[in-house]
This record gives sequence, structure tokens and C-alpha cells, in this order.
Amino acid sequence: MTVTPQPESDARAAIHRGTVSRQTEAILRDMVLDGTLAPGERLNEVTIADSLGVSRGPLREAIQKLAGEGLLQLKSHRGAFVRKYEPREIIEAYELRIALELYAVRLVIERADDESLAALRVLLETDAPGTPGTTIPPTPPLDPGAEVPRTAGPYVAELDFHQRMVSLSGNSAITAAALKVNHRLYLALTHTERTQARREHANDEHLAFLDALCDRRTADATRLLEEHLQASLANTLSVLGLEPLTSTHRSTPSEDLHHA
Amino acid sequence: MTVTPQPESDARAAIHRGTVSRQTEAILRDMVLDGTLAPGERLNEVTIADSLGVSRGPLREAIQKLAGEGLLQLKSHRGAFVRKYEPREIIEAYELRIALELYAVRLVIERADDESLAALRVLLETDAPGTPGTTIPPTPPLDPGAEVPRTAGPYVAELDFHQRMVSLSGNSAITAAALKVNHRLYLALTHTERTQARREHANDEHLAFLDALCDRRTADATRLLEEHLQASLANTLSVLGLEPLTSTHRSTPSEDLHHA
DNA sequence: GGTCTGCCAACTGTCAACAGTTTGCAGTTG
DNA sequence: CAACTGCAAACTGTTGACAGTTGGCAGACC
Repeated sequence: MTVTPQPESDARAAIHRGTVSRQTEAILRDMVLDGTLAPGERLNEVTIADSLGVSRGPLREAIQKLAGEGLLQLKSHRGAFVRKYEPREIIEAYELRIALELYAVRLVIERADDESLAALRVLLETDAPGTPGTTIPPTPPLDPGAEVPRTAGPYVAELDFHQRMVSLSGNSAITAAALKVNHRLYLALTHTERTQARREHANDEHLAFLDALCDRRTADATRLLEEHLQASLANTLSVLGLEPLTSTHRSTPSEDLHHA
Repeated sequence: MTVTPQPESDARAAIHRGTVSRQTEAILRDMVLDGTLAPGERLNEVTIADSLGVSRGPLREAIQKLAGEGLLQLKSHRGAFVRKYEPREIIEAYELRIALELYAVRLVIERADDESLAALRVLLETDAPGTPGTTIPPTPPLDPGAEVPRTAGPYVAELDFHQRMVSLSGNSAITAAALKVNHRLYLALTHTERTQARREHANDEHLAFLDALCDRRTADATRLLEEHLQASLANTLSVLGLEPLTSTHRSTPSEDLHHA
């Protein structure tokens, strides 16, 4: 109803919905994101191909594509596994997200019109967990199947708001990159709950940020967004029982990240 | 015989150098980046598979992966084409690059050790076009075949310096994203020459930026880098005979980039 | 002469079968 | 009884062949 390109509109459209390869890719992505395939799990090609009613060829092509998006991990002669993110990788993905959003904010303030900015506020008010998949940005440069599934994880609304904000930059390259890293973060954090306190804080931060954004106060918006993202990352880390990477490495001169 | 990953190091290593799929992927990427396959050109699967001595299966898997990286474009039932970037897309890719590098600078200043920073200076001094492929970052999270080819285009040294700087952030996600967008920009701009004046300016800007970076003056380094990147983008646009997007949209409230 | 229609060739998308590798297990041996 | 070796099953990697679609070309028709 909202933004998702509805498949059930026409039966003929469903038949012609791209090739088997693309359909398989979309279905696989959903299966990975909604947990049907658990992180670390191995994908048996014949089993999955059989259950989807397709051959191994298109399935393998879909697997290649998802591996390129960071959702699967390929091991030579061992097959494909659902990507299991290490704590360090979660932090790195988060930092990538921060990099994208911080610059996107500047573009949004420069370019977005008032209506679009105002429309963002609606996303914060309808914070109920019942809102179904509104995750697709208006101009998705990725494939049409790239959508966050309907199983409402704790991060869906959060990611959705941010993704929409980024898409207002009008830059489809940045938007696509953000969507991809958001998918990865969703996969990595989908079973991570946030504390209630954090949840309320997050909403306040969103509102403050949005106010600055609508007033086109670039410096304030940027600062508020970064503080919000850093706080969100810190909460995630604490829930996961990890210590923040961002404060430990400055003392040690080398050796710290040279081995990766 | 053309671009094949060097087999003469060890016969056994050549045999076990990944699967045919991966080799094909690396070779294809090189062929796209070095212009063997021209932008807009269509890839005939049987011809290419034949010339590489592989079957269509692995070739198609490689094509899927390169399409995911933005180097190829897939058209349903029409095949794969070398991606031909529109002016707008070039600008968007450039902005994505800016977003990544601006945040990377902060991480570099926080985390990189003095030696690594000093090592960057060497890249600027050996500006001769004879320096062979040093394009791989220390920690390439992409596949081992992902390198800017040896055909020294005008942007190779430029991109190389920036890529190395980004890799010093220690963040492999950001580094991988930067590498990917740099590949795209290389493909889009490989036949674009820079003015001599711009060339000298660029070097000066690099040096000034590097000084600020080594002194860990975050604000200065960030500002200098952004000015440098904006100037570089402006030069590229002028060479291409385009007008900058970044200055036209602020006045018009909407309608400017809503159609994309 | 221009335009439209129907056919044909080329190519992509898909499938089923073959070959090589890995992993786990059973048997054997010290 | 533990550890090592060899085998076998399962699965991935690869291949060649089949079917459906697209685009162009020739011929007919207006």
C-alpha cells in the first residue's frame, strides 16, 4: 500500500516479473533477511533449487549477486553461507552508514523541498510496529526485489526513517549504498533488542534532528544526526556486550589495525 | 594471453588460483576497466566464453557479479552491456566518493599511525606514469582480482592516492565501498583528460591536504579534502562540457531533481 | 514509394547430466 | 584405546544441449 511495488496487482505481471534468476534473487534475499535462513547456515544448492522449483543455474547466479551485497559468504568448494558478521564488521558497517548519512544530510538540506522534509515527520509519528514494509526508497536503483521483509524487527522503523531521509538527497548512488549497508546491518542486528530507554531517546533524537533538518540548519542537523548515530551504535555495542572500538585505538600507534 | 592473471609464478598456483568463475570475473573486470570492452558495448556470451576458454555458466556468474558492482548493465533477454554512465550518474558517483572520503579522513586522523601517514607522501612524489599497479589497498575485502589495470589513465594516480588514504581508516567496509565507486568513476572517466593547470593544482592540493593530515588537524584536512574533491569534480564537469549540478538546485525549491 | 506484417536467425535464459573436491566415517594399526 | 589412513557419499563447479524471446529483414500490401 505504501511504497512497496505490489506484485499482486496483476496476474500477468506476476508471470512476467523478470526472469527466474531475478525472482530467485529476490526470494533468497527475503529468506536471508527474515531469518528463514539463519546466519551461519549453509545453503544447499539442490535443496533450495528444488524447494523453489528452479534449477541450479539461476540459483547460483542469485547467490553470486547476494554475495556481492554482503548477505552471503562464498567458500571455495564449500558453498554459500549466510553471512555472520563479526563485532568488528558490525562497527565498520555502522561507520559506513554514518559516513553516508552525514553527507546525505548536507545534500538533503541543499536540495530537498519543504514538502518532502515534512513528509519525513509522518514516519516518526506512525511508530507503531504494525506498519508494513515501507522500506523501499522512491527511486531504488537496486533491483526491484530489494526490500526489507515484513517481519518487523526492532530496527525496521529506524532504518526506514534514515533510508527515506537519505533518498531525499536525490543521489541514487548514495541511496543505493545506504540501502545495501542497511540490509547488512539488518541481517547482523535483527535479533538484537534495544533497551526501552534507548528507544525513547532515539525518538527524541529523531525529532530534534528533524527539526533542524526542516529549518535547514546544516550544522545542527549534522551534529544531531552524528550524535544520534553514535548513541545508537554505542547502545548496540553495549547490548551485544562489546566495548566501543572508537575509543581504544588512538593510544596504540600501530599494530592495531594493520593485520586485518 | 591478454589480461590473464600471471600464470608464470607457479604452475600449481595457477591451477589452484580460485575457481574458473572467479578467474573469469577478474579477467572480465580488467577487460571492462582497461577498455577492451568499450562502454555501451554488448557482451556476447558465447563469443566471450569461447575466447576465454570457459563455458557460459561461470561467465554468467561473473557477469552477475560485475553488474552488482555497477560495471555492467543487464537488460532482460538482451544481455549484458558495459555500463555507460550518464553525466548525472558521474556526479552522483563523485558525491558518493566525497561522502566516503570525508568521513574516512576523520577515522584516519584518529587511528592511523605516523608511519602510515608518512608513507602516503611517497605516492605523491612518484607521480611518474611508470609506476605499476599499486592500486590494491592493504586490506582488500573485495576479490583478489579487483585492481585498477595497468593502462595508466589520467586518473589512476589520483584514485590510487585517495584509495590508500581511505584504507588507512582501518575500515574495510568503507574501503571496499570506495574501491567500488572508484572503479565506476574510472570506467566513466577513463577517456577524460585533465587540463595541465588542473593537474598542477591537484598536486598542490594533495600536498596541502597531506600536511594537515600528518599534523592531525582534522578541520583543516577535512576542508582541504573537500575543496580538492569539489575542484576535481568541477574540472571534470567542465572538461565534459557540463555545468555543475551542485550550484543550480539551491534556488529552485523543488522540481529540480524529483524526476530521477 | 512508404509502411506494415510475418518469418528467420541469433542470442539469452534455463535445464539436466558429468567431473572434481571436500568431508566425515569406518577400518586399521601402533 | 587413540590416532592415522583410506574410502565413499554428498555436494559444488562446470559443461553441453534445449527452449523461449528479441530484433531485424524481406516481402507483401496500401
